[in-house]
Amino acid sequence: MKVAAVLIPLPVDEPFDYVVPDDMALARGDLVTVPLGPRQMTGVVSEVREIPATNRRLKAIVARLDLPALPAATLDFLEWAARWTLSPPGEMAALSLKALRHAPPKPPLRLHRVAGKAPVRLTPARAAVLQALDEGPTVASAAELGRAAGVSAGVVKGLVDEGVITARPAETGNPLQAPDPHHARVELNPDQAEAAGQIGQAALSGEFVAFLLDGVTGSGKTEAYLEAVARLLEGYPQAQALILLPEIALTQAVIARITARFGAAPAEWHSGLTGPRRRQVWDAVVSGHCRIVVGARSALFLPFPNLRLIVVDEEHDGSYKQEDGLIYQGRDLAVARARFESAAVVLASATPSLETLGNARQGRYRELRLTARHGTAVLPDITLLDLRADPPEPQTWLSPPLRAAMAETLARGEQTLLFLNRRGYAPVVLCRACGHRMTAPDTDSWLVEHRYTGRLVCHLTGFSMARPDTCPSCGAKDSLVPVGPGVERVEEEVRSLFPEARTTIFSSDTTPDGRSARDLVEAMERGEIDILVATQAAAKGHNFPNLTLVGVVDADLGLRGGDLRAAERTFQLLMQATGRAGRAERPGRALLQTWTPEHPVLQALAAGDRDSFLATESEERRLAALPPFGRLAALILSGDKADAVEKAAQLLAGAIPNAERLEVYGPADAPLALVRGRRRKRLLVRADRDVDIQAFLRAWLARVKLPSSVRLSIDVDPYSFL
DNA sequence: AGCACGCCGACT
DNA sequence: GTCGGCGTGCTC
Repeated sequence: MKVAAVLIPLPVDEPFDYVVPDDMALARGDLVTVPLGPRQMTGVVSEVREIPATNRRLKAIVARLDLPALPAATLDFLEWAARWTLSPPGEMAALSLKALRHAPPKPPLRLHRVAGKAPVRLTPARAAVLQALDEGPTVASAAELGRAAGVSAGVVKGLVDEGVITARPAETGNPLQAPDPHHARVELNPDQAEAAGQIGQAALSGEFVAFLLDGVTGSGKTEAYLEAVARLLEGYPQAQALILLPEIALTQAVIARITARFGAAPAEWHSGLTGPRRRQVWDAVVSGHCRIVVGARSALFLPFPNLRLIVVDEEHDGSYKQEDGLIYQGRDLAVARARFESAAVVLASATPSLETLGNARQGRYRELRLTARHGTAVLPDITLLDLRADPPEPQTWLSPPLRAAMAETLARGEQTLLFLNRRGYAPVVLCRACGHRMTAPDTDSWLVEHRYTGRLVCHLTGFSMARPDTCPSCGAKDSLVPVGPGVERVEEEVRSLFPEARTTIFSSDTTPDGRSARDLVEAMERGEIDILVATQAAAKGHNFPNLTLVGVVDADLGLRGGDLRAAERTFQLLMQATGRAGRAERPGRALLQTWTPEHPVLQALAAGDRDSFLATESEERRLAALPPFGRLAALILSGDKADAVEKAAQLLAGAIPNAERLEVYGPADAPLALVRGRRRKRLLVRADRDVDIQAFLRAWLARVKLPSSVRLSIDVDPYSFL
C-alpha cells in the first residue's frame, strides 16, 4: 500500500502518515487535506512510499488540493529550516501556506447595458447606476459601479438579475505587471556597475553565490542591486527575484524606485496586506508569473519555483530576527534558501553585522564595496559633546552646544534631526513620596509615560493604563513624576526653545503605518519641517536634502545593559542616524551627546572609522569565542507557576549530555523574569563554531520529559537577551 | 494547536 | 447526586 508522510501545522516533530487512496496520484510537495481527530487540516506531502500492508491503522488522505505543489527547493528549504531552528517541521511548512486560508480577490466584471431593455421599475438609484455605466468604465466590480453611482452594490446586482445589465468576468490575465529591464536604465558609477555585473552574472549562473554589498549611506546600493535584477531578467526572463526589507516604512520608497526602474510595480508581501491580496500574490509567485517580490522577512517562505536572486537590504537590522512563535534569523535563512535554490544572495548594508563581515573575511561571501557617495555629498563631520563639561539645565536634555547648533541651523533655513531611540514622554515614572517605580502588573518592565495618549504603557507587552493620580504603593496624591526623556519630552523642550520652528515627532506611535511614515518623510523632503525629533523609525533609508544637523540626544543609550551585541547595535544605529545629515550639496554635521566620550564605540564613530570599530569588536568576540566565532542557543522555560518552572529548569540542568567545546550556563532567571504573568528561566549554550549545536540540543531534550505546564522555547542564535 | 478525558468543588 | 474547573495527553 502507498503511504504519504504529511506535514501538518502541529507542534510535533515528525510528519504524520496517511494512506494514499488507490486512485490518487500524489508526490512530494503536493498540498492535501487530511483528517486529524475530528478536524481536517491542510498539509504538505513530505514523502510518498510503498509499504507492505500494515496492521497500523492509518487514516486516508481526504483530497489532493487543486493547486500547484510546493516547489522541491522550497520544501527542502522549509524542512531544513525546521531542523536548524529545532522547530516543528509542519509549522515551518505552514508558513508557506498561510495565504491559502483566503480566496483570491474576485476578478472585475465586464458590465454592459443590454440594448433596448429597461428596468421594470426605474428607481432613482437604478437610474444613477445606468447613468454611471453609460459614462464610466465598463470593467469594474458591482461594488465599484455602485460607488460611482452613489448607491450600494445591491442595486447593481438587482439590475444584473433582471437582465438589464450583463456581467461577465473580465479577462485580466496577470494581475501583476511584468517588469521591463530596459524601462529606465540609470547611469551607474564604476563601483555600482561592477557590483551589478557580478551579482547579475552570479544570479544567471544557476549556482549559489553569496555577496556582501557594503557601501556607506548614499553610495547607491539600491541602484546597484536593482541593476543586478535587471541583468538577471534580461538574460532569463522567467527568473524571480526577492528583495527583503526590514520594515514596511522602507518598502514604499523601494517600491517607488522599482516601479520607476522597471515600469511596473513589484508585488508587495508584508503583514499589512489583505487576505485576498496575499492569496493573489501567492498564486502569482507559485505559478512563476510574479517576477519581483518586495517583502518583509515572511516573504522568505513564499513558494518560488524559479528564484534566482535574493537581496537582504539593511542586513544588519535587528528586525530580521523573528522572536516569537517560530524563532529564526531571516537573514541567515535567506542565505540558506539561496543555497537550496542555487541562487545568488546579496546582503546589503552600510554597517554590516559582524556575522556577515566574518563570513566575507573568511571567503564564504564575496565582498563588493561601494565607496563613492552619491553626487557631491560628503559624510557628516561627527563631534562628541561631553555632557560632563556642558551639561543641560536640570530637567532638560539638550546641552548648550547642541542648542546653539540648532539655532544656527534654523537661522540658515536648514533642517535638524534630533535622534533619541526612546518612544513616549518619559521611560520611567517614579513616586516622589515613596520612590515606587511604576511597573506593569504582570511583567517585570517599567511603564513608559505617553503624554499624547495620557497613558502609561508597557513597551514589551502593550499593556497600558491611565496615569493614576495617586501612588499605587503609598497612596500619596500627585506624587508621580516622569524621569528621563523620550521623544515627546524632547519635542516639548524644542518647542519651548524654538517656538517659531516647525517641530514634529517621528516614532512608531505617531506614524504607525507605512502611509503616515511616507507622508511625514515627504513633508520633511519638501522642507515643511524644521526640526524632526525621531526614534530609529527615521534612522534609515530616507534622503533629506536640506538636513544638515543631526543631534543624538543620548549616545550612551544602548551601550548600557551590556548584551552581546550592544556595542554593535549602537554603532550601527548611530552610524545610520548620523548618516542622515548632508546628503545633498550642503555639508552636514552630527553632534553626539555623551557622558562617556572615551567609550571605544563613540571614539570610532567620531573618527568615522567603521573598520577599526569592527576590528576591535570582532577581536573581543573572538577572544570570548562568541558569535560569529562561536555559537549560542538559549532555552527559555516559562510557566504560570514559579516552582514548576524552577523544577523543570533543574530537570533540564541535570540531564546535560557530555560534549566537547561546549558549555551550558544557568539556569538563571531570564533578564525579564516575569512577562505576562509567566515566570521565565533561561539556560544558555555556547559552543565552538564547528560543534553541531542542534544535535546537542536534540540529544539533550530527548533525555527529559517536561511537564506540560511548562513551555520550552529554543532560540538558536539568540539576539535579544530579554 | 484543538479537543477529549479525567478527577475535585458548588448547584438543581 | 450532577455541572464544570483546567491538568494531561493525543492526534497518523
